[in-house]
Amino acid sequence: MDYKKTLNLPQTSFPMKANLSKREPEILAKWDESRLYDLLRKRGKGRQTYILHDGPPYANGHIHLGTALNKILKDMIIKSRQMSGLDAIYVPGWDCHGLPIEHQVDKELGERKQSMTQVEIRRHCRRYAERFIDIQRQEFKRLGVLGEWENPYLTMAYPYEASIARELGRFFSRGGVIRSKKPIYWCSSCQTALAEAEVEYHDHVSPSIYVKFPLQAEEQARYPELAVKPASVLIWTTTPWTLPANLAITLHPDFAYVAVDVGGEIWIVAEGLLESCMKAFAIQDYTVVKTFQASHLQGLKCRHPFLERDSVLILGGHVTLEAGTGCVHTAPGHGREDYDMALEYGLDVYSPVDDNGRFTRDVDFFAGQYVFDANRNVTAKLKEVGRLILEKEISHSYPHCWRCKQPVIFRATEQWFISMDKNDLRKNTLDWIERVEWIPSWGKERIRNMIANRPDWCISRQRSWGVPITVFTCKGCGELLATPEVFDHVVALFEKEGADIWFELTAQELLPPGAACTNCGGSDFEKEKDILDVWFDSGTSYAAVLEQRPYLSFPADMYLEGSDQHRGWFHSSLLAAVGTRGMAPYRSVLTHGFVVDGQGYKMSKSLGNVIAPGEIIDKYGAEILRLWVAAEDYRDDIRISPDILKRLSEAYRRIRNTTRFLLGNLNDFDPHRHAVPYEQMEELDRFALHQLQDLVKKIRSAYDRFEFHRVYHALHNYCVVDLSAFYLDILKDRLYISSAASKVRRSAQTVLYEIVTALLKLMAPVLSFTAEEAWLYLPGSRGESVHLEDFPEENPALRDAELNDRWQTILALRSDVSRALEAARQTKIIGHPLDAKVSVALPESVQQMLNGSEELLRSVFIVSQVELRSAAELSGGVEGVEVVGAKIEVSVATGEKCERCWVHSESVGTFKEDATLCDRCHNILNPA
RNA sequence: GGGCCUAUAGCUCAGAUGCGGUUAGAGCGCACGCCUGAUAAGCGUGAGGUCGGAAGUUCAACUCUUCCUAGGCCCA
Repeated sequence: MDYKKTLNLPQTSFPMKANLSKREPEILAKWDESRLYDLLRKRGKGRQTYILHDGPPYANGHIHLGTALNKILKDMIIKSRQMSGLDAIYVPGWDCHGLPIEHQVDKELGERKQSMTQVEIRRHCRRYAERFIDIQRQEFKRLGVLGEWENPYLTMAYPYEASIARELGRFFSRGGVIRSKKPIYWCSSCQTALAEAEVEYHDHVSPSIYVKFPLQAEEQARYPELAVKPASVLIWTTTPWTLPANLAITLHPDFAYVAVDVGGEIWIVAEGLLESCMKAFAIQDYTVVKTFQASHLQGLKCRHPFLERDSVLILGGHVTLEAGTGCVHTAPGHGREDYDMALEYGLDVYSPVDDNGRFTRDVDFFAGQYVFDANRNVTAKLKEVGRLILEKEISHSYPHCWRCKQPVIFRATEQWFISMDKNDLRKNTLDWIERVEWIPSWGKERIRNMIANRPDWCISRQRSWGVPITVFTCKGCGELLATPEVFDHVVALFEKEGADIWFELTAQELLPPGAACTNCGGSDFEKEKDILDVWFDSGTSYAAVLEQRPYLSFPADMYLEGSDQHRGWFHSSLLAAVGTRGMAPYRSVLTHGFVVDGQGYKMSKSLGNVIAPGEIIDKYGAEILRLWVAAEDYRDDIRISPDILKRLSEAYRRIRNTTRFLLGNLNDFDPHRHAVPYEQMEELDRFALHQLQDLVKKIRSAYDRFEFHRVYHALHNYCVVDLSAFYLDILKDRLYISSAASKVRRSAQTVLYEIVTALLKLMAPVLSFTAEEAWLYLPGSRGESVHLEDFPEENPALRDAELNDRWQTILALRSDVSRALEAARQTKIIGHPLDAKVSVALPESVQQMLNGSEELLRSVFIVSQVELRSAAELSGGVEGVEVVGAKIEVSVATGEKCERCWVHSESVGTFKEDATLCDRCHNILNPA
């Protein structure tokens, strides 16, 4: 007879092979169809809300692993918060304006752009953004991220654009916006401002000149060593045309500077560059007459080499010893660092160059000259006045316009700034930083340093694709018109027509009727041409989204982005909210690191180590990507490699298979009819429930603290160690052999049902697809989606400390026994553990605890016979390691192997009708 | 160059309430073996770490300090 047919073997149609890349889309379709996100909102109704406000990705290009990571993290937080009893709302968003899109559109339009109006260009930009929003939306949804995808927020939506202008109005009305000059890249042939990204570097031949700035006589007199001869500070520059705008010379605060007597005069250079300079000048005879610390020179005044003006010595860390003299010519209107120095020292941002790249009228000698032509004239002038030491040419990398390929210049123009000091913005922001929870905590330090040191926020951009700075200037007197009434009027227009209206209508048409200049009463106005920095767009999302949608609220519970956003969205949002609302827009900020390759290097095309999310989804499924996000500790950089993915997919299989085994053994189980009450369960089953409480506690606390890698490890470890290698392995005997409806089997099934239900709920935020798939195979009644469930609660009634103690001992003994069995296997005494009889001698304390539990131990060790003996009765045996003092001897089990349960027993052969069965199996098959 | 951060077995992570104390742990992977009634599954045993490197503080440091190296983000 084939006794296998009399066993209760696991049975389930839940497939072992996940086939994720095929199955996931089906699950997604089901979620779409059932409108799962709406159901979640319905479920959350009346609960406390949890608002994770989405930082908008830029609507350009496909998603990459970084954006995937970010969205999956958000999804795991939202799902776990929802399942923890909150109403976790998620409104995704997109950042739509800005240069990169305009740049792409520029490329697509090519020459056609020249003949197009700003409004037409903007239309193209809008269409471009829409296209990628659709693409990215699909890609994000494919990851299993649930949210309000049909109604996301877009920074280019009309109401959003209106909101941006409204927020800007708030800054203006409080006097927080100021106008001042700042140098930008300028292409004089295109007559346009260029952004960093629009500048290309090519080799360019420039003059290279060394120039003397004579020290003022009275300053020189302070140093007797210098007083004897004319003394000069030497500078080196490759842009002679910027010399008319020179206002200072920058020295490095830590460098030593020397005064050298070169015969007729004394020159001052950095000590570290003295030799190379003298070599360049071909001067062999020179003597150092004095060495200065840079700080001693600070504040000294030089004469401009050819203008009636001073040039002051200042200190700046950007000075290097790579080339030149260590004394850096500083023209605040023509260089980034020069400008920073001007801010620090209160120098004028002087930039006497017009849109065509020509010197303005107030430049002596060179007025009207094109700056690149002026180079040689400036040099000639220097030679004429005897200030030129050396003139050469140099080929170096120099910024060029990406469009016309001409060299560009740095030129200061009028820009709008949000002042860090008006209304105590800096101070208030620093105060609010203290009141936000930063996860990890070092985020606070990072953003605090940035806010403490940042200059005023330049919100002007000379571009097309964005929201205009909606202010006017009186043509009559130049007075600014930026009153709340004017803003309100424009905001109302934006609500209806979008920001495009600004470019379609004239200033007069954009103004409320009767608008007049507050200064001269004039009514003729010019509208501002600059558009807003896109960081202002996204930075005010709390106003456009949290405050506008009735089901959301300000401030958000959390903002969650990569660590680069300390300078980006966290930063701009904080400044904007503190500046207009007097408080931070978020209660907590969570940051994650960046995706790097297996060696910790960043992903780059040149290194060839880039992995696209799509590749992983196709090969393994989005679920593995999600598991990856969970498994890695995101506070640090996040590594990914083929090896890591392979390892994760193996771990996934293990979790899936364990789930499958659980379901398979619940095949004939109906929780409502068959569940066994706790008090009537086998003690092993009660112990398993105790262990389950540990798991619930561990995982829930990990979710609470956003430590998903702990969730992953706990989940995996539980499946492998507690279930597969222990509980389930032991249970097989009881589940398979006992009669189907027996209490001992139902006891086990009751617990298996508890376990698998809890397991699926606990894994749902991470393994969203698999949990959902398996959920449908659960016996009994259940909700329509695992995501609509709440996490299991840790139940103290299912804990039993005493039982736990006892089983910790049994576990320890079991470990010693398997070591003994392994030894016996090596020496070919046994093969399968059921071939064995285990004789155990226990130390006194344990002996008492386990006395009479032979049958229990037999099942736990999965052997055929167990006998407890005194040490003296054992001839040989293995010493216990886990249970010190224990001794374990393995021998061949007595009796024959039962054909049905495979346990060796002396009762086999004693039954006529079941000659190959043991008494247990005989009784099961022949119930009384 | 500056700010912030990271560096524990091949991989992913633990190393008690942020201020040190017995032979540094887990899972995976690997090796070897068992099983063939979770089977493109399951079980067991075992080998793997001078805790990035070097100084220092201390009776005592993976845990504190400094420097260095490598890597990441931001800025210059």
